Amino acid sequence: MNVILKSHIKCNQCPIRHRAICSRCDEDEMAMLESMKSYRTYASGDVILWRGEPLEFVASVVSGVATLTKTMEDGRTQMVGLMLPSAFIGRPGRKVIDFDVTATDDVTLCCFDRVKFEKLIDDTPHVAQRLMELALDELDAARDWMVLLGRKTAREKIATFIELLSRHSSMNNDDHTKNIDLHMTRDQISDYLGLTLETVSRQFTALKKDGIIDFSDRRHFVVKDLAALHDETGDDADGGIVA
Amino acid sequence: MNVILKSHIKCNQCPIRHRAICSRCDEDEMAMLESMKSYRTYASGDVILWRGEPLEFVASVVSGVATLTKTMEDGRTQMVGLMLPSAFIGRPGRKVIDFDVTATDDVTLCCFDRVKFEKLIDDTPHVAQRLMELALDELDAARDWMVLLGRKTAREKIATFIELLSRHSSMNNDDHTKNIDLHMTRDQISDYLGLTLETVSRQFTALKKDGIIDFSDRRHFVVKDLAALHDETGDDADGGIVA
DNA sequence: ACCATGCCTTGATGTAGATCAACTAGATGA
DNA sequence: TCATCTAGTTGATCTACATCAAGGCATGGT
Repeated sequence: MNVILKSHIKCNQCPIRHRAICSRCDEDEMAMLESMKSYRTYASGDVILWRGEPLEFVASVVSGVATLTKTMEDGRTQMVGLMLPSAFIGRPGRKVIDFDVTATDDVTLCCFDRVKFEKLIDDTPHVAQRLMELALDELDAARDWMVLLGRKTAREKIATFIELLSRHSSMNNDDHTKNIDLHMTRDQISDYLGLTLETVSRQFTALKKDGIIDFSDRRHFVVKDLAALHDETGDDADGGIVA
Repeated sequence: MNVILKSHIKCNQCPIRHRAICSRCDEDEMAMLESMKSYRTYASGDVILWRGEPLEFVASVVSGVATLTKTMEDGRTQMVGLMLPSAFIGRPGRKVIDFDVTATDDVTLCCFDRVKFEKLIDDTPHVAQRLMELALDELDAARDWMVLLGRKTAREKIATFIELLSRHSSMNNDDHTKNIDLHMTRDQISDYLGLTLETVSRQFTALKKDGIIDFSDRRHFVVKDLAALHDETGDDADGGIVA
């Protein structure tokens, strides 16, 4: 269910104004972006972009969650990125991507024509700089995820994932005790963490039994003991994953 | 054994001239870089940069192999990057790095003062563009590695690693049948692949028994059947890892 | 009200790779 | 020449997680 809309939301009311590709832009640059942008929305489960397909547009995630997934020839899959609001999809000079992009939620994207956007970059150093920052942030996140995939136990993986959602959730809303949306099925989570869905389910149950989290329903949980959760991640006090 | 040398090699004779950070530069830009650069050399095993240490310089790998390694608080380690010749260490705007950089070989770096280099980037779009490309290449490599770490079997991991070395080796020298240098100990390889050193050893032995590779000594091997090797990687015919 | 259907949980069993341990082959050096 | 050390191999055993299998519980359509 892919819907394309001309821009309604004004940039200065945009929820990702200060974190997205446009965060460093001045008034003139914002006007330029505003005139170029359009919104697309996708329903949960829609494929936003197929691997290998030529890219028509690049986009920022405004709301919802999208995933980047790689598939091996025999069907094994591994998620290689989680695109939360303000993440940027598409890169200068890359006409195709090597993974599928899927909406796990209802997703709204702020889109720019790829070719026009690439021209814009050359004249807009603030955008080019921010694009570099976002790419480096993704590289950092990918490297932290390599540690998770290569060395962490199932319990540590789940704890890390929950902490990640918890941290991102409190970025928008300071209340740590509120219900957090999982956004994904057990199957999708297992793809992200390099596990099976059964193991994900068992580890959720275990963390609940240990009083670290609590589920209000299958898709929403509360962190009851943030410190204990962190102890289970295997990360040290300060460093570790920054998403 | 860290030695700093003023530049001897002329850029136009440099082995990584056409792949490194300078690959898009014109004559004037090259002259600028030439005047700024200096070489540093490290012996096998030396730590080039410690995690968290402020970066004095950024650098291209000219020869040898360096690794990026993350360590968990209880000592588990995971390699998150393999820096082959032409790879770039350090990023604009990042004063520290979150992993150790180690020489696995004797390594020569072409270094630039970090602060001066960051100023240079603003006036030298060819360098900024190339830096972006290299960062995106690393991101692609990191994502392929996530699939390897999360979903591949031990045999597939080893086959992928050997194919990676083989491909990189033939980039410089077309002869597929020549001896390829492993550059690393079994222990370091296990760190890269998310395995133990025993498993690495067993898989090497198994691939040798199956006639796919052959060892001339413990650190040098020949690929006897490139197609069979590829079949063992789990990657499809065209796509897969590009390093 | 009923039956699909999709998502999740829980249990029983299997296995790839980790762990523990012993041994071999070069390399270094007195 | 013999002792020591490091890197690698190989074997025996263990275990975390995968795999296989059986229900449970919502939601939606007819």
